[in-house]
Amino acid sequence: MSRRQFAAPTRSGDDIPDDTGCTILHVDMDAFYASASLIERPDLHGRPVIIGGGGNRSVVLSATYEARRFGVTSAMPMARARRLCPQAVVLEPDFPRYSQISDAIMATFHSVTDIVEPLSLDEAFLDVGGALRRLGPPTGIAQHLRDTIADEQSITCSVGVAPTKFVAKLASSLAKPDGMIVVPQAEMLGFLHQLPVGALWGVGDRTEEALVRLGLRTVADIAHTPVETLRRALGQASGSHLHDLAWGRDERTVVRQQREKSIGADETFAHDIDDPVAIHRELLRLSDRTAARVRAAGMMGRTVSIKVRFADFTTITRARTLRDPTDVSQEIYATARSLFDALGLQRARIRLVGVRMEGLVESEGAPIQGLLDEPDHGWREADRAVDQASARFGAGAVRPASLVHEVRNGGAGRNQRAERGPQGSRGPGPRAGRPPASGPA
DNA sequence: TCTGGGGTCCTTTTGCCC
DNA sequence: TCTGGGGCAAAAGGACCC
Repeated sequence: MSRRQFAAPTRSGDDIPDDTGCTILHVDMDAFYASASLIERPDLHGRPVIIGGGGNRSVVLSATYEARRFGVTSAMPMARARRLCPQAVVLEPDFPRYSQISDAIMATFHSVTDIVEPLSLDEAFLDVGGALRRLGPPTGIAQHLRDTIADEQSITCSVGVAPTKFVAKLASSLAKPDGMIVVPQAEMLGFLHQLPVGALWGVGDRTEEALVRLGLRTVADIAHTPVETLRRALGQASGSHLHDLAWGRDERTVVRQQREKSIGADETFAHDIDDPVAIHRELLRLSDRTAARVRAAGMMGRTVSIKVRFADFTTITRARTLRDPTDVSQEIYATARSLFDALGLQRARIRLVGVRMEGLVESEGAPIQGLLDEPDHGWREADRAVDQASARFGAGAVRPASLVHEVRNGGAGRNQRAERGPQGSRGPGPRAGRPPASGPA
């Protein structure tokens, strides 16, 4: 194995890091989507590869380190990435595959400790405090995880080992790729204070600008600034939080997976559109998709919110809280559409629309209210039939009539992403068991 | 250069009730 | 009857993360 170990800092005089009290691990896969895609394409190893959608408005999801050497970074527009690295091979993302690999990696984490907090498909915090007697010191556990994941998944990862979540996360990012950094308690401040402010978790472009305006460029600068000054510049919560982090104070514990607080879907059009009928159709599709995911999670939501992004990238949101929580596609769509219509837009050019359910509660025990226009065999039963058909024939096997019409006619200029994949791949069928007129009338 | 899609959290504003 | 203020929840916007 060529994986780097114990990259920094170490106890003086030997190569064994002092990991006393470093019970928090942050494990982060290296270029996860790209690495996962290359498992099926070993011929591309060592070459610049970019994972991203084919649409004219897509961005880079992930890139191999060979591509990153040309300046390609994630979230960069694909058009720019292709210009920077024209020889790169571009692959479409394969989310079901990434999910599978992620499940296997999370299972490896759980073989070490049951206190695992996933942050996304490819990274997690682990609290190994309870596993020390059984498995040895934290660095040994971290190395075991790195070896196991490399052997079983052929993907390398980087690990930060520290007394707090925040420092563990910083350490793993500095260890990339394929490395491990241990930050003992005694060396934490020295480690932190040399870093630029942008390294702090929660400091993005805007906050960094605000800090630089105050003349603060390093974490040490923040640490030595009165907390009141930070609060005035960044707000109460952010100011105090950053000051604490700069002194290594981070009381947050590793918490097991939590339930989502919101579920939603949005979509950027391939070209800006101003046709209200096309926008209603998109709201119907997104409401349908969101509702199906809410039901699949065994949840119901009380607040429906929509997002509209205009051609100039300004974005607005509108929300309405219902009397009772719902998971009914039709009710979510009706609310989303009424929120949109209330904007009173006069053919404004729109780039993106989204639908989101908030205020989620477990559907078990949630009050279920009949809808005003509910027929004998209601929307709820119809949704259940749609879910069953989707489970059997694939998502999108059953869809509202207005969307069937749209598929036959080749769509309304949406980004490519939604035109492919499981949706629509089995051909549009009639919406079985669905009450009539579910589309935008 | 021209900006995805999935989320979370924080701040400010607004409206309602007492 | 009108007004003001506190408390609260919802709405809206924005920053941030992967």
